[in-house]
Amino acid sequence: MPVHNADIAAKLDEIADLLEIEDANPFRIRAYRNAARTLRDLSREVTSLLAQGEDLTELPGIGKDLAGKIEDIVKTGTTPMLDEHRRAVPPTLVELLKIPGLGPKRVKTLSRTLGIRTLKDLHHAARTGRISALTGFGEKLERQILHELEARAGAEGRFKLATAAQYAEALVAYLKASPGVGRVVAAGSYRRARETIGDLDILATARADSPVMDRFVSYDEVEAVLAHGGTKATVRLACKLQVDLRVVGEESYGAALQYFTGSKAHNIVLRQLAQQRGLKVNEYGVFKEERRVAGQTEESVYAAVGLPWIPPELRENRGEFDAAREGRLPQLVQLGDLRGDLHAHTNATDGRNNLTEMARTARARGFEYLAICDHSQRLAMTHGLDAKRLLAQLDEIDRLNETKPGITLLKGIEVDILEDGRLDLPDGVLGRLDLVVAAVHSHFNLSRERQTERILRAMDRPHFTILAHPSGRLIQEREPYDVDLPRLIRQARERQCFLEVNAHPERLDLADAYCRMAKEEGVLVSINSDAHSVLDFENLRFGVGQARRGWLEPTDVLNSRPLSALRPLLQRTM
DNA sequence: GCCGTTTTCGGCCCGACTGTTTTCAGTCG
Repeated sequence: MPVHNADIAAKLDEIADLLEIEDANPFRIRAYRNAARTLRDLSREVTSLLAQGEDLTELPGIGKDLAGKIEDIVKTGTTPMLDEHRRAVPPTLVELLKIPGLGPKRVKTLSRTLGIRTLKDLHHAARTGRISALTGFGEKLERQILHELEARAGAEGRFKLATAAQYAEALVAYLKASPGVGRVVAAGSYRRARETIGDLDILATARADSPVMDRFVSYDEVEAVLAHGGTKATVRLACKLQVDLRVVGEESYGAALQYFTGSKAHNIVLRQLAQQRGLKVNEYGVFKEERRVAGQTEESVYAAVGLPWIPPELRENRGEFDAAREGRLPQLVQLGDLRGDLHAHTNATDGRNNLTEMARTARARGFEYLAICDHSQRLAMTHGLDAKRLLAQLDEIDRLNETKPGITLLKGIEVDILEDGRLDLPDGVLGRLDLVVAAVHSHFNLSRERQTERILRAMDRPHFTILAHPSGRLIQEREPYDVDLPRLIRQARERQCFLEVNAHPERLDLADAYCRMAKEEGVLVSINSDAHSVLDFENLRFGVGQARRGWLEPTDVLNSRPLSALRPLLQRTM
């Protein structure tokens, strides 16, 4: 049974949860949480680090003790300390912590006084009014618990970035129309472009007499008002997205934006840096004693601790502070850097629009080129192209290009990688294309070895250009298939081929950590829309967000190159 | 439990809101 980093991280988080219920030293608890996070963000598997005899204490936040426990977990799936705490505390209590309003103290009280162990126990106790009868609990909390448990049945915990964007943009526009309001911006993980959003943090500047708070809680999509103070309010929208609004004065805008953008781990380090300079950072500004020394802009906040402004997508405490200090922050790729798109479909297969419509829309975006990459024959349900239909499409592309449509259409295919690593069309046909985008669409459940071998073999084919959606995951719907991505990345470097960041909101595949790894290995990444209609080019911004989270600069991105520079790179693979 | 050019002990980010507290604990982000 392979133990992945996420499995180890889950165990460490469980220890932290149990320690919380036991009222342990909060800093000790934080140490477990930090270590869990370090492992989740690691681009290499701990098991392979250990196999190579590397020292885990080199990792940030992992000392001798935690290194030992991690080794235990790798070897046995658990560690004696976890087992001990599971005996001391009913492990099902950990579930209760996830109910808003219930923290370790209340969970402990519920367990001690009412014998509540599980969510089911909790539901029963809430329904029969036994919770509100306890001191320290009230009727309101009991109702909140009941509602949460009942809403939970169908609700998703997190929202995909693109889904959250729809709610966020509408709400921001609505708030901007309030009298006395200055700026309104969505901060939090949304601004950091995380692939999923737990809740939405909106920041506004406003005059003291502005009705923006009241306007917020009376937004017509608000289903429940969870908190409503003078500077902070929390609501739940009908779609179940929780939204916080914080209002600060204009002079605090930068400090508040910095603060509410996070991440938490990033902000902790920033405050430590401030402390070392005798400064205090909070959401109202940077203070020396009682005197505010910065805070109107984010730049001023970072400048106060001697750093340049750090882009939100990097604020995860994954090395951005060192990079900032040493003047080597990346100049991150922007949407406007993309010169074309190397993966789009037409109605020849499962797309909605024809070649001309796709070309026209891409040109209107200012693209210099667009690669038409319809599915291959094996994907029968998409009416995938066989050799004959593909060759017919190539003629059509030639004809369209001859009309000087203001954009160059490149000839491509999204060819299936078959179970044995062969491609779904013969080399003779693939050789006539400008590029070959290859993808796994079947046999997701192969063993890690077989899946990796399968893709490596496909990459060895002479015309292989880009590995599409390399992990195959669908966010919140399908786990990635089990594959050794670091090995694929190294192979791409050897083979001088490329990996895709698929910008489709359900994919965002490669994930950020692997984008960064590709960059470190010198493998170029192509940010592709995988458009199935003219509307889908809009998704490219989410792909760019993911690439930025992976520290990618324009030079790291294949399709930031003009056509003249792109062609030789494509030909290398053909 | 981690960490260190103020180092091996003593710190570790900080404030708002809620409910039930009659002066503040618990939770959250």
